[in-house]
Amino acid sequence: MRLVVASCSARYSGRLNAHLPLATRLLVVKSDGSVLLHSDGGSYKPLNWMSPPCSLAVLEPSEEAVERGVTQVWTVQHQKSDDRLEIELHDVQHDSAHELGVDPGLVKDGVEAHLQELLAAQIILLGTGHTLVRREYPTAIGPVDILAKDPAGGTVAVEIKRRGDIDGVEQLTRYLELLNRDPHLAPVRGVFAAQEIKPQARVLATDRGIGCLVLDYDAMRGVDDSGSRLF
Amino acid sequence: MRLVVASCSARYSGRLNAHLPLATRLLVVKSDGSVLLHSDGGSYKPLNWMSPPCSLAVLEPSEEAVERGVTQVWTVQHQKSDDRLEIELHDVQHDSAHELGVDPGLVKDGVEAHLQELLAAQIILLGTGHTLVRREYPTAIGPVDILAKDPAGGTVAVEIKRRGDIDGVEQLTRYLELLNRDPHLAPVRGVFAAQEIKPQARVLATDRGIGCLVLDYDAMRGVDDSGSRLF
DNA sequence: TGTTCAATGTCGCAA
DNA sequence: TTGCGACGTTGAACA
Repeated sequence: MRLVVASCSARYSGRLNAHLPLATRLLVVKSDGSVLLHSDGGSYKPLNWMSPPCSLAVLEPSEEAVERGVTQVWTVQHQKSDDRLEIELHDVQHDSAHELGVDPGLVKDGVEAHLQELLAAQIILLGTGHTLVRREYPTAIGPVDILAKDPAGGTVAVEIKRRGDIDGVEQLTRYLELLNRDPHLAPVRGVFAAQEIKPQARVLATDRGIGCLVLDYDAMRGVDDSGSRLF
Repeated sequence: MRLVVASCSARYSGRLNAHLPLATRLLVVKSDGSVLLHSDGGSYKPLNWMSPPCSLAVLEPSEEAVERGVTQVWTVQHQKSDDRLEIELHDVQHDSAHELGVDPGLVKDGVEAHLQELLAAQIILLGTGHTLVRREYPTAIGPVDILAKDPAGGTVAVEIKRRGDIDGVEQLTRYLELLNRDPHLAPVRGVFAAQEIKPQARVLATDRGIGCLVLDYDAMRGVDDSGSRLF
């Protein structure tokens, strides 16, 4: 991610034509090439932007532009349409680059978080004699939703989804691979729990020795007798 | 405007509850107190944000939080609702402040004013022999966008919209009613001009004897020969 | 100031 | 891929 603070003007052409007069603004270049042009106010919507997939080219300004005080010309071209954003930079106050890495993304609390909470409270649903180790068990690649012990002392890793898709099985598989490297835990068995499990996901899970557990949200909520729930 | 790049986790509560796992992100604090929390990808929408009016408080982390590696706690509270954003900062890679000043704001081409200007200059678009009387012709209920004369000496009142909706036809109808009471002008014919005329609006206009004129903005701008246009 | 409606909407899910 | 609906929608025009 590159951050630039500079006085600039901009032109956008695409679904509409628009221009920005010269002023000092923040330019954000994300690692996917997308560009945001923010003023120091307003809401989260940039004054101008270009969504990925797009490519940024930094050009030398023309002689005429140099006379107007332009020091850099940015051309951001969308790859699938003729949307185009042209930015003329004048004085650059700040220019820095940063390595951010991938982002796990926003988690909206609600059903999935609630399912996890309910299953932790009713861990018996995994089978008689199961006990909870902890929720959100941390690993290097992210937290495992639930870690439990089966009656034989084996470890069980549970991945919870509202809709059980192949992606969820892949995610659980990665966790299992990692957890099974830990001699204190191995062997770790996997359980894929969801309100609804897609046939393809079930096939993949079964093929990998991962158990499938369909969660009945209403029934689980009915068992949960905590009348003091806020939500 | 303050720019911070840091590993952080966040929690939002308001219209919904959501949380962001720990990862490195960009935090933007605008001069109006609003906060954006961006990842290095995705579109222009932040992962989390707080819109103005709101206030940011930077607190010392609790002992428990310090043990988890938290170095700063940001609490952003909306002033008119109970929307709240809490951010726990861990490692801070970058922290800088910048003075940006006010922004003149985005100018969208193709607005009604520009269409009016162009149509006034190309009044021939109403039909051969038409001449401009004046723009913004004043009446008791507001100015008529364009008043013109047709070749037969009759008066033509033009209402211009970017998107021609029923409201625009109603507006023009009121003008026509008023203008037709003036013996110096009557009979006054109406023309509804827009970049795009909604079917319902066209039906209503036609039913009332009002002409419809679809304006081709690009073509009109192309005819306009002021080559000194910057944008 | 509140209400309605477009948006370079964006985003997520289902067919 | 395409279509549909919701959004912490945001933003502007109009009453």
